[in-house]
Amino acid sequence: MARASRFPTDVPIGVLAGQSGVKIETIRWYEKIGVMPKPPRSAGGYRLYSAEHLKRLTFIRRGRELGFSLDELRELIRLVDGHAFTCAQVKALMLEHVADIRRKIADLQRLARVMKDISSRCAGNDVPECPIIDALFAQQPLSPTIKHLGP
Amino acid sequence: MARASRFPTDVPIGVLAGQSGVKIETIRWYEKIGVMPKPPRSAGGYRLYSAEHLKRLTFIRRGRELGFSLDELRELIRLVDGHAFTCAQVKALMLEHVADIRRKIADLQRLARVMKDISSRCAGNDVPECPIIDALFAQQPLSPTIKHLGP
DNA sequence: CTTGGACCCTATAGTCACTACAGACTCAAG
DNA sequence: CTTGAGTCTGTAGTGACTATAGGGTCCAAG
Repeated sequence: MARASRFPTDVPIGVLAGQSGVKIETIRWYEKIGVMPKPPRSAGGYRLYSAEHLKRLTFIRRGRELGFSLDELRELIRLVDGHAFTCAQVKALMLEHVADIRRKIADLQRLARVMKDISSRCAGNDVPECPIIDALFAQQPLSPTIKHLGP
Repeated sequence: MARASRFPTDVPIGVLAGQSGVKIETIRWYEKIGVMPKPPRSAGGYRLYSAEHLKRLTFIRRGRELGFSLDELRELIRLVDGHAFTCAQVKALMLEHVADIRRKIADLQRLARVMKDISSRCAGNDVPECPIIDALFAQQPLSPTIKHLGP
């Protein structure tokens, strides 16, 4: 056994995908755009991942689940990797995000209210006239413009 | 004057953009993907829009503001144009959407709660250790998986 | 040793709903 | 006729992937 690896976790991409819950294609994508480092390769060109890679990938997945963009995660990773961050910096980033999310929630709530409103004017019967359609065609706005609803 | 237009509203794209609040590029895009009809052109190739176009574009804009996808709007337009819809159909579509939005709101609220939670474990001081970062690295999940957070 | 099949590779194109250019053309006013 | 604002087409970029095609690799069973 020539390859007695100190860490027994030199795994191919499919196993990393299983361990991390991130799809194979997505892992390759992360490598391509530089949020995951290029791993070493087997003789035949297979990517071989270690426990470090799993940690990094988990970090990214968690961050994505919390709504951070990959750009923001790149920034976070830079800070973490360089050990050049303070708790305060990280907390500030986090709270900024919470504020963003709260704005999105408020927008969606407005949206839901408007739609319920419009719907309630509609009897929902079999005739081919509908106040909902009318409302969509009307020239006067339905509600104050809703922002922050991009991705 | 051969072209005495019955409706005085044969306007170029910039004016339609102004009237509708939809950007020029977006209007051309809508034409390309077939949600707006191809308008007639001037001798020199300029698009000329009538009041009908403004109505259609307004419809699309409202629908977008309410979170309908262009695919869904295509469907709605098909129904409306063919006069082959009933109020009940439209209302059902609308309420389905409200339900979608409510799900999104719930997800975002869970998200905000988790983030507040994590943040509260962080003193926000100047040290380079941070429970937030630790939480991102941890292997056990932060919260039940959050779905519906695609666009 | 060979073979089968699961796994992996790259490169490319598609998704959604736009946005942003470059370079050429048109239109209306002066 | 000139000027400058407006418009044209076509292409490429965004974010965060997903999907496909057409191959190569790995390894265990026979």
